[in-house]
Amino acid sequence: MALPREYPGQSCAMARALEIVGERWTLLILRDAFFGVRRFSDFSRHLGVPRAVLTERLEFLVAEGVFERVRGPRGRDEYVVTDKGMGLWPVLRALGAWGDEHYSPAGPRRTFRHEGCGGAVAPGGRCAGCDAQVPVGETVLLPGPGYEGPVEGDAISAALAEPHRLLAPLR
Amino acid sequence: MALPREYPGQSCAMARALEIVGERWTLLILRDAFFGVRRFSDFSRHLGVPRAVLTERLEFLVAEGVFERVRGPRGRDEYVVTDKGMGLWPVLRALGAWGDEHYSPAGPRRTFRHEGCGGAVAPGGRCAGCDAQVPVGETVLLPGPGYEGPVEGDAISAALAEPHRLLAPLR
DNA sequence: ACCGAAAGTTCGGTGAACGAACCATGTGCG
DNA sequence: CGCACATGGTTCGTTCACCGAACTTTCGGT
Repeated sequence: MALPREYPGQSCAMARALEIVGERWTLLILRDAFFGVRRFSDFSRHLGVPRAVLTERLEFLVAEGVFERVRGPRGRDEYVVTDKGMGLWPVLRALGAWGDEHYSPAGPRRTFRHEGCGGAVAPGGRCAGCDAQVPVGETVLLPGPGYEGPVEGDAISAALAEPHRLLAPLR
Repeated sequence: MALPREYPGQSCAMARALEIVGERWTLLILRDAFFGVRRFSDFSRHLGVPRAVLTERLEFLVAEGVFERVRGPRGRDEYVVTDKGMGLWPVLRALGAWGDEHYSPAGPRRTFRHEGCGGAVAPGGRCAGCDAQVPVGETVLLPGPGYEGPVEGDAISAALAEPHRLLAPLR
């Protein structure tokens, strides 16, 4: 994904959305944020994205209101997903569902369940147990049958493998 | 590191999916295909994507089984969406829903209805009328309240404004 | 005051995207 | 047939975003 982030002449909501989140790395940064990553260095280490690119993407997403930059514990900046940003969760879920279906022969690497109710979250976002549309904040992430273990020496990768609620900060 | 379309070290279905459809232009090409565009020159004219890039993207998507290249009427090549490609429709619908919600103050530019039943298709993909999960092929596309008219002198743009079933070839 | 980690910034090199021009094949028409 | 035109590309020089490594700055802890 590359150049001017614009798609000139496309008066279309999908094109508009892609101008915001369609650049290389952006959706993976957002995925990590949903999974609980909040700090610059954690994004950097876990994704391997060049720091200059990460800086640019985070600033742009803050300017667009997808992230909010807040002062975390011990004076460290954190980037947290806003309500507007949470609206992108269905996009990532749909992408993941398609990727799992066609590129995960051993089954999904991660699964999502409805907190409390415990039902699996279907690709459409409904809970198989209580049939409700599951909000992002009530979604629990846990390893699926196709999970292959954390990346060697990557603390973030290990932390992500622990079952936890989406958006809950990693510890 | 190999091709820049890759996200090395990400053992994640979303990253895998983005390696296929995450490059610039790819999702817009796919959007046009869902809307009924099939020919090289139509993609080229409507999107304004450089022809060399379009060639590369179409070939890659054919190799990945997202598109199939078939011989159309009058000996013309056509690129049609495969079953595997149809699995990406929820991604585009989710992107469009987010874009409309945050960047279309006058309301959605396009709306989707369930053919036959006539109910509106909700962001999750269910029909508001009959509550069924609406398959791509039963979705009818029509202009919404925020539609601003076709692009001047663009026949494709005009054809897309006519209500029609997704995947049905234009004309 | 010192040390180290976090969070960027700077910078040269590389490769993808751009757009305009060019080419090859196929069809319609006199 | 011969010619025009459309389709579906390819080629090519330029530009610009991405990359990775090195460097700088800001902060908190001791």
